[in-house]
Amino acid sequence: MAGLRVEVLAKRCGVTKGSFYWHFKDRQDLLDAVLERWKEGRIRDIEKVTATAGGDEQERLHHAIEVYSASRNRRGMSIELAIRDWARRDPQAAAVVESVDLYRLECTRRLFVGSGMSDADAKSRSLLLYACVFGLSLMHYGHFDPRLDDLRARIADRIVAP
Amino acid sequence: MAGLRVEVLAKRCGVTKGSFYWHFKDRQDLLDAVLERWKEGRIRDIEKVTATAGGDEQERLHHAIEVYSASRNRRGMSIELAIRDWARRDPQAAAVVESVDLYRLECTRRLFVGSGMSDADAKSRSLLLYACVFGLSLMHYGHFDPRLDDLRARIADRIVAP
DNA sequence: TATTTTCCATACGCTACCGTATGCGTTCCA
DNA sequence: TGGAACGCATACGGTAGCGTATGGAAAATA
Repeated sequence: MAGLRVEVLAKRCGVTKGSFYWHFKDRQDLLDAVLERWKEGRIRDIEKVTATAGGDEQERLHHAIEVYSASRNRRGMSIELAIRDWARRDPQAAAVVESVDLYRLECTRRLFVGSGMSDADAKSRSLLLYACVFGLSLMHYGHFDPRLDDLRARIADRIVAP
Repeated sequence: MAGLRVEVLAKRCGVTKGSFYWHFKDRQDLLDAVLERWKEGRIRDIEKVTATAGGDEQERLHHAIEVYSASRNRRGMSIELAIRDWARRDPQAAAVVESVDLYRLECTRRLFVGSGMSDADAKSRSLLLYACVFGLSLMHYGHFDPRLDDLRARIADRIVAP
């Protein structure tokens, strides 16, 4: 979050630093709030996506991949990557990322178990799912194959298909 | 690469800014050099890892995953992630990352084809391989399962096994 | 040996920030 | 209705960092 500057933010909000420092103790106070809000939002999201209602487990897993796909959720993924980069240097951010990761991993693990897989298989696939989603959003493979949708569909199948 | 500061770098090298600006036109000139050197190194590396000599294709694919694993190559992966984060904002860095990605994807695609897979399957698995490797290095899953090696072995199998 | 080139240090101006001090209008309220 | 408390603006000092100007020693060269 090195790029989040108090004065720039204030200007974009149409206020001055004086106002900012009324609402936040200092810059770190804002960063703490950003982290906390991100964590709550991500946990709400993954609960909604993997909720027990609507469709069988396989469908919900495909839906989860779809939702996290960079193409459908460009803004969210951009924030996700910025926070994970932040976590590479900030232990506090790293702790939040870890808690979000564990929560998500557990949610999809249950879906894999629910679709009939062993616990070990479910765990490895759950981890593979998120690693792949985040990894893809980190890569630049637009020119690797003209049929990107087919490519992504094959990958999704490899992750979730029995 | 926002964290790479000229004055800090000079101090660490035991020289002054005057010396730095003798060797580099400006900060951007250094960043260009970093990018170019990284690209060359990555292409050399992937050629070495996937070289046609030594072991069959499956072994070489497992070896590639092993080499890129964050646990064995912490420093290299740290640089990789820093550059990919850089590429999120800098088109020039993005272009270099894309060329490296395409080169790597092609190298492992050939290994998958060599181990008897269809071209479409090889392409999707090649992409899955790197996405997974980079994605894993982005996550914090140390407390998800005590048997991490088993977890990683299952994931590697899911990527490369026929 | 005289001069040019190489390589680096010192010193400076400039900008972008952070955080604080202080003032000022508005709203709440006793 | 007079004064707290609120919500924000203005102004300031301080640091980090970029790039330039300039000097100077050592080495290469004429």
